[in-house]
Amino acid sequence: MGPYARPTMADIAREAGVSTALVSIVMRDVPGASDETRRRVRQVADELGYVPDDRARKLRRQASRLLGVTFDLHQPFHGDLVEHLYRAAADRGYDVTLSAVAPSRAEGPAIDALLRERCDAALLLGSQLPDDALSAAAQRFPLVLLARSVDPALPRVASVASDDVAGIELVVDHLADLGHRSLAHIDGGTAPGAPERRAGFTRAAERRGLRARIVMGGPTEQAGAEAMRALLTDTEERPTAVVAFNDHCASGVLDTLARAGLDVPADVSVTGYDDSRLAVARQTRMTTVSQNASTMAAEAVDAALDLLGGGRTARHVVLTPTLVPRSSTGPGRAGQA
Amino acid sequence: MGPYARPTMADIAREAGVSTALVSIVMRDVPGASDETRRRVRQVADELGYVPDDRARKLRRQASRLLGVTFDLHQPFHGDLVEHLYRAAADRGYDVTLSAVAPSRAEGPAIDALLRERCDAALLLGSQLPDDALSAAAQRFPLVLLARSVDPALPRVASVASDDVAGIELVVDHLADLGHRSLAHIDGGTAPGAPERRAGFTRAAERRGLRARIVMGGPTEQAGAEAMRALLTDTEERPTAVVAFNDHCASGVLDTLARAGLDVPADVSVTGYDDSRLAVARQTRMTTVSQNASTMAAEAVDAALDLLGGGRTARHVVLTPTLVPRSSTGPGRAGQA
DNA sequence: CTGAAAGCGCTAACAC
DNA sequence: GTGTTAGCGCTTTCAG
Repeated sequence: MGPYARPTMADIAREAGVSTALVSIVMRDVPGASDETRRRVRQVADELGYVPDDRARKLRRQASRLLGVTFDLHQPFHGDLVEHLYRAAADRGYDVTLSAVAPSRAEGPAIDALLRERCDAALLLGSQLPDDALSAAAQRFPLVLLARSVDPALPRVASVASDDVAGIELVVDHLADLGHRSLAHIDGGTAPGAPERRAGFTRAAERRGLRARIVMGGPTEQAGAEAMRALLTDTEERPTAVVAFNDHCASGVLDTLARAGLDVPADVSVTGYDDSRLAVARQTRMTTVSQNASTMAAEAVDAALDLLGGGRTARHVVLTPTLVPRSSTGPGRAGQA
Repeated sequence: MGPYARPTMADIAREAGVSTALVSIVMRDVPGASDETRRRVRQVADELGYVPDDRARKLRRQASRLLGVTFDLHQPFHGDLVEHLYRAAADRGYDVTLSAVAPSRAEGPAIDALLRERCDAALLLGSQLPDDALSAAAQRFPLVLLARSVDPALPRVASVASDDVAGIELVVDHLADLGHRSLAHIDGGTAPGAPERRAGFTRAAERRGLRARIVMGGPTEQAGAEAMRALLTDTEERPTAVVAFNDHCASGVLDTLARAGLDVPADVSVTGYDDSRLAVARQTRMTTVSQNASTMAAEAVDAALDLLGGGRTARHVVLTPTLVPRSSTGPGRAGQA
């Protein structure tokens, strides 16, 4: 035996005096072996340090029971989703294989890797692929898009997304309830979800009869900081609350306000979006919107299994996000009334 | 044929009128087929949409040519490393399989998954495993530890780390060169690397004849912010430069300084560590230390191949980090002399 | 409850 | 240059 002992089922079978089929039955915990046999096989396996070979299992099994997941290595929210996907898949008897997307590794190659591994289905987190590329991929295996909406007409493509319009409305209502009458939204520019959030902001502000303006921003600290700076030097009325596109953007806003000597939330209330680690990392813990990664993950796995089970119509789940009130919002000094 | 056409080599072979062995030769791009045959096989494969089955390949191949990588989903620097590991492995003809570590997924299970996939070797990013767990794992396959030093006596365990002492010395020298005479280090508490950075700080400050103190901190924004606050309310002389444990910590420091109405770097210079995205995300782009992810990745893959090739003595590479000067450091208002 | 045998899709010897 | 053959380690009928 070499330096790395890697016993196979045949080794266990020989040692335990049974057939490999029986060992397989025991290892998979399926009916078909006596308790006594189970015990002996288990013991021999432990003694020999047996570890089942997933390559062979997946090859032999009709379905690989493997879910492929593409995710962005630098997107913290994807980290949350992946973590919950492991759980959700395991609960349903599936394995997960990861394929990362990064500046030097595009989505195409990431999906190809999943194809070569013969995943039963692919879950794409925040995919930026155009519709035609998606339907090409959907030709090879069922697709579930997370954190991205998609044309429901595409066959074999399901989706699980969060309702951005509703999320922003939650924020605006929260601020209105606190007494704020004049809001500004620093938008996400061309980022996914930005149009929905702009629309939700405008709609909710109108509904509540608030003075509202939208300034150009982006999904980064820098964009938020600059937009807030513009807002402060502006001659117009200064808003008492700022609705940032996401937590990163809000972080930049907080930065600028601190530099300007303004207090949050006494002078200005600020909100983020995503409930990322960033939201609680700073001194001022942010009021933000949570997309509920664990529910999204569970729904995504269910959608995949549905497609796998031959569900003719792909699911398109839209989850309602929830408000997470923290200390970056408040009634303000004068009650803002 | 079902909804998802997945032709095998046999299908290509039949269609192209050759043997599967030839198809294999063509697909692997190894010598042994005429140009004409190559062309025809390629064309048929494309027409049929053939995708090689990695499960079967890895099973059949003597060595799986697979490198397993465990990484922390929520550690941005790990994201950088993983990205470069894909490249480094591919350059040497290896595949990479990812196994994530997260609050709900411990290192043990993550390593077990790699074992079941029969990786040739495992690369562990920032592993927190104790020595005995490491040597247990090293019994199963060669290990390479990244961003973590380890007892060099452990057999079949290599490591690639960055020289934290040297990194902090770079920072102190930079500040001393700018004219600073009084420094403070906000340390990382119990975080990996913290003892080394403390030691490097003390040593370099002594060498340069600077007044230096160390205050307790941690690897988070919050810890940095609190430590900086303590430093400001302190009765002792206020340092003109603050050396934070890492970029997160420095971010909290910047936060507190902005709130206090102090300018960076005019009033206080601040440095981070890691050169993460955080370092350039804020308004004040941080002076920080880069651990050079791409070199670490390349060295790690080389160390793994070395171990695989039967290199009797495991490599323990210590890379020298580099200073990345940006705008959070400067000579200060009075030249600080 | 247990065992024998076939074969998942591919690679690697070996013949021709 | 090309085809034949024998497995990689496992799961899955099918008999007993």
